[in-house]
Amino acid sequence: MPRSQATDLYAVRENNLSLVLNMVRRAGAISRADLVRQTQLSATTVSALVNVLLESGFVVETGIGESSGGRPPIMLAFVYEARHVLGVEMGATHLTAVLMDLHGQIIGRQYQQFATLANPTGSINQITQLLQMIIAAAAINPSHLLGIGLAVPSPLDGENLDQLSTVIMPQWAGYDLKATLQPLFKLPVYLENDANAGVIAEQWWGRGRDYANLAYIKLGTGVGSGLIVKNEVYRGDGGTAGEIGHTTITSDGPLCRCGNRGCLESFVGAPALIAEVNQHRQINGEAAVHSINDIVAAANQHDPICRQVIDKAGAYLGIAIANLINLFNPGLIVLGGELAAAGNLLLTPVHQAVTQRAMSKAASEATITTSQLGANAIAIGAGTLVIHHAFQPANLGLTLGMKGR
Amino acid sequence: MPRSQATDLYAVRENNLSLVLNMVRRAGAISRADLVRQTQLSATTVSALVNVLLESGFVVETGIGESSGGRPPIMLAFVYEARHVLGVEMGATHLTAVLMDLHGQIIGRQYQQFATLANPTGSINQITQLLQMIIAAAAINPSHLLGIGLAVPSPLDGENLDQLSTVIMPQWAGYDLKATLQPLFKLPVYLENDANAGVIAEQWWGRGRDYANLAYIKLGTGVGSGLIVKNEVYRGDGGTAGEIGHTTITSDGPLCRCGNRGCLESFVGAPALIAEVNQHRQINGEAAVHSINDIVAAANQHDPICRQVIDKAGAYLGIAIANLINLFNPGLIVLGGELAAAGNLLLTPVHQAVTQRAMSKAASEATITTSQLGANAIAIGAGTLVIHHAFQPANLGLTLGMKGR
DNA sequence: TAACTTTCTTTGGACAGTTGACAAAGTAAG
DNA sequence: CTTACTTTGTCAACTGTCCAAAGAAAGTTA
Repeated sequence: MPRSQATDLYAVRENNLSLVLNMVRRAGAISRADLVRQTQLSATTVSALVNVLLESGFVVETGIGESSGGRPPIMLAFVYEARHVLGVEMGATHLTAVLMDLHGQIIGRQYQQFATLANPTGSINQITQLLQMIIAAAAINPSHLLGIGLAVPSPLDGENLDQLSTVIMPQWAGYDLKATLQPLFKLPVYLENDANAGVIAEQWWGRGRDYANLAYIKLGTGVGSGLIVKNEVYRGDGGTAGEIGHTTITSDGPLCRCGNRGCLESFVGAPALIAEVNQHRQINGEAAVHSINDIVAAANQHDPICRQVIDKAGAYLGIAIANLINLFNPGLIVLGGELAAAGNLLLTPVHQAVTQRAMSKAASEATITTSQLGANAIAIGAGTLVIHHAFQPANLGLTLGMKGR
Repeated sequence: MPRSQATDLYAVRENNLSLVLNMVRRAGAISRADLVRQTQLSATTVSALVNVLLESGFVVETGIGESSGGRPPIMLAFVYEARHVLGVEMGATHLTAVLMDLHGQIIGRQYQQFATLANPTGSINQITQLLQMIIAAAAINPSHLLGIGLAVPSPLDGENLDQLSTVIMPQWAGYDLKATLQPLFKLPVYLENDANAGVIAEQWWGRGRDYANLAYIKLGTGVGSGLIVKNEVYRGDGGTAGEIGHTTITSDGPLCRCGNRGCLESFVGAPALIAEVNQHRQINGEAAVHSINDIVAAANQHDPICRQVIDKAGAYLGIAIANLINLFNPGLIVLGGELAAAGNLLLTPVHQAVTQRAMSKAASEATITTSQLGANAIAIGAGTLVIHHAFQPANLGLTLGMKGR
């Protein structure tokens, strides 16, 4: 059932300009002739569009390339330092803010422990402070900041999916994070769920570059996932898609905080794993662990209890992933969050469960891996959100500093 | 990560023409002035595009509408009989072929019991025969046939997802259904998985008209689902998305034919339900049931065993649907297949399980219902596939019979 | 009857990408 | 070195898009 939008000539220009710009950005260095071949546009049009980009400063000519039997091409390069973006991960108990260039390189970073859930005003102030410190510390032109991306530990709600969920974060009812920060910095502010920020980071800078459909599973206190479908974040009708943490693994399992029984989160959420390890440790008279990091570290030191707990978690996780594969058939699944640091200790039982439980074709074609982006992954994803929006056709005029219509 | 396509001026025209045509089609009757308001195009452009459509015969002026305080509008109507399409449901044990107009109205129908899985050549011949009979019987202009849609009981495979899966239908290896029928009828042929055809039918002609994200669950011998994401069928990376039948409901349940344990299909697939009813009936010395239809009929006659079996199936189905809602957060879920005829006997336990198990916001926002399209739903969906393609911007020139560029 | 509103068409123009000719700058071969 | 060829990139003329403005058509309202 088609439901498209009207197109005019400005839209054509925007679309083709975006196409060329993103091709240069992805390639890093490329000639006009190659752009002609890859875009299917005429040489004239490519030349004209490239001239616009050269004037904007996002693209430069870097010299002469290698001849392929005729006149050698003039190489064009994307200027990844032409603009910068800010990304913030608002966790339940911490804030991470990063300043990035257009290549996802971190130029500045601030970290702060902070109990965000119960303190909206304080959180907003803290975020503001962290961002101001980063900007002050970095030697960049403030007018070259494209915007602020915010990853939050809540599904998005509201008419435009740009509000925090008052169900998950009741104390934030009445606070509008986006509308508050926007005037303070005079920059566009984009909100996104943390797992969605994770999947964006993976598709832009991680292993997801070549996948149109992928999932990111964030293993933390809660267990959530971000889905990219046909190269776009998929939020579902109400903004809560990807709630893999509360899918049923076994219909009569333990009671979950959501009221259901046998949820994935009640098996592999951080509290469950920590409690399980400590139960054994108490019996053995050993010191308790306090975080997933402790468990992973101990497992790496061959602690048998921790290894066993991780192994079991992987088996349960594998069931949920098998369901995800059957339903969603993604090309790639990336595991993130603290537990992902366990690497193969986690991946091995996951693979085993998936092979056993998912439809063989979909399972054998899906790659499952742990994230390589480290602790800043979510903040990086938040910043990437800004880049994504800035380079959308409709926003390109603003980003490049072109005069309005 | 943007990955769009180059746009030229023909594409602009195609897009806007498609926009206007589909708006007229959906509205049934509408004035140029209303098209201007809804499309955001200029009055000039709308007039020009409407003239093209009038010439093509897909749209006619039907008279004068009601004035809203000024000159009364000239009403435009879509001509749903301008073209026709053929749709075929190839089931495991039967073939249904329909001839439809552009309103989804069935003009002709043929049904034939046929064991398709083991007999590719025979199936193709049978399909050919049924279609030829329908065409011969109907008083339509053969040159006004837009194409043939085929729904098959298999995920799609191959480079372009236009082949049957050799895993599910091994005896069809080496047969190319699409390439065989295309030259016979000299018409475009489109292949689709049966559950996907079901979800297309629901979005076009059923309760899904106003939903961008919806799921259709086909309850038959197997259990599969079709997903529409952002108004397009979603097939996943390998063409197997929507395999809800083999999601794990309970990690240590009965063995399924797929080798896994506790699959939804092993609880609510037709063989399981029939066996369960008959087990009770044998004890009671009653006659055995042979189909889901038998069970539903008995349940409607207040047979306690059949009611109990349906009730239990609904509870299991509800668990899978809760998982689907948590992951995909669709606005609508339609239950189809023979078992859907049980109506509220099935829906009540499904709703109960979903309320208990899915995240409350997503669950309360999702509508779950049974299909109203009847036994021809899948064949109708197959035919609709042709309409969908014919009205895509890129194919509009051909459909309207316009001269090439 | 005159003024107003709404619908639809006509006219002229701005601007998109394209085609084809051509300039620029190399390679390949005698 | 010279000539022929290839590849890269630009320029001018052109086709075809949508749009804004003006106006014609056909009603309502007072």
